[in-house]
Amino acid sequence: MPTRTAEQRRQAERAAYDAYLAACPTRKLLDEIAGKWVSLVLVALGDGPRRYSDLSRRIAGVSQKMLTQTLRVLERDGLVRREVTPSVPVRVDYSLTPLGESLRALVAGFKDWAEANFDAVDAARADYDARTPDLTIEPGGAG
Amino acid sequence: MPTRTAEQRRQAERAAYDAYLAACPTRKLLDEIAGKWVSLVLVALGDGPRRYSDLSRRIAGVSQKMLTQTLRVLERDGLVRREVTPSVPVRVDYSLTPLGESLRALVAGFKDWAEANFDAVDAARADYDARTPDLTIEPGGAG
DNA sequence: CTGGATCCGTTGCGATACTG
DNA sequence: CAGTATCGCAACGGATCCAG
Repeated sequence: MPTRTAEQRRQAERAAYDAYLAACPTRKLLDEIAGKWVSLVLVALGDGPRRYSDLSRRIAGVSQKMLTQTLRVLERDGLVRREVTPSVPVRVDYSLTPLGESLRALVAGFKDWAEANFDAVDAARADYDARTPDLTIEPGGAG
Repeated sequence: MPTRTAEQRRQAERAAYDAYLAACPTRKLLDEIAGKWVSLVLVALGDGPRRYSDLSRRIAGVSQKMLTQTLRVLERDGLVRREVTPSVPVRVDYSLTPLGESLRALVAGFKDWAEANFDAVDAARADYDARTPDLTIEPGGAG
């Protein structure tokens, strides 16, 4: 058997592909905004600068851990600016950078698409679910 | 214990927010394309109809499970059309619906953004990492 | 060729406790 | 007020086996 099996070949391909993905900007960014809170933080900052506790209230369902973690990632990527005011109670303001604002606009565009096509997607789902409840019933009498 | 603690209030808010998110089209769609392979399948089908094994080769690193699962979700949402040809070896072709094509275009737009701003993000990351106090790396061979 | 079922590791995310 | 550190759960994703 001089040739590798399909499974073995796939594994090799996966390894190479994995390395390829590591250098893919689109994938990296997609992985990043894929998080549950990234887009929410982005839109929450759309109004303007917000304090940490402000964001916590705006997004409401977020835990401190996730809010901080999300903000850290966004800050590291230059999407969000973190401004510390060394008051007695420490005050920290977060705001979108121009880069972050452009991404927010993109997310908004996505939101626009989702809302515009929600009906169609919903209808498709209902249709799909109706056609595959058990894979047994034949609508209209097929055959 | 007269008033609820901040933690308790947050939990109540989270419950309400969770219900709110369940009805949010943007979140649902975002959760959906957030998957590792959704966008890849979308772009892989951009060329035109593809067979299952074709997609498997095009995307290369994907497992059968994830490819099938991704295609199922996309089909259910009316983004992908599944066409079965009952040959002796069963043949299945997948293609984008107009709805799926519009989403593909949106993903392509995102890809465009990612590539256009990759340098800026990368620079921001390098800057952030350079300013990080305690990283494992010690510049200048200090230590 | 297509893809369903199952086992298993990894990771995201939430809850909690603690610090400055 | 604004975080940091740790534990635990559940979902995501991959490998493998099995079936039509």
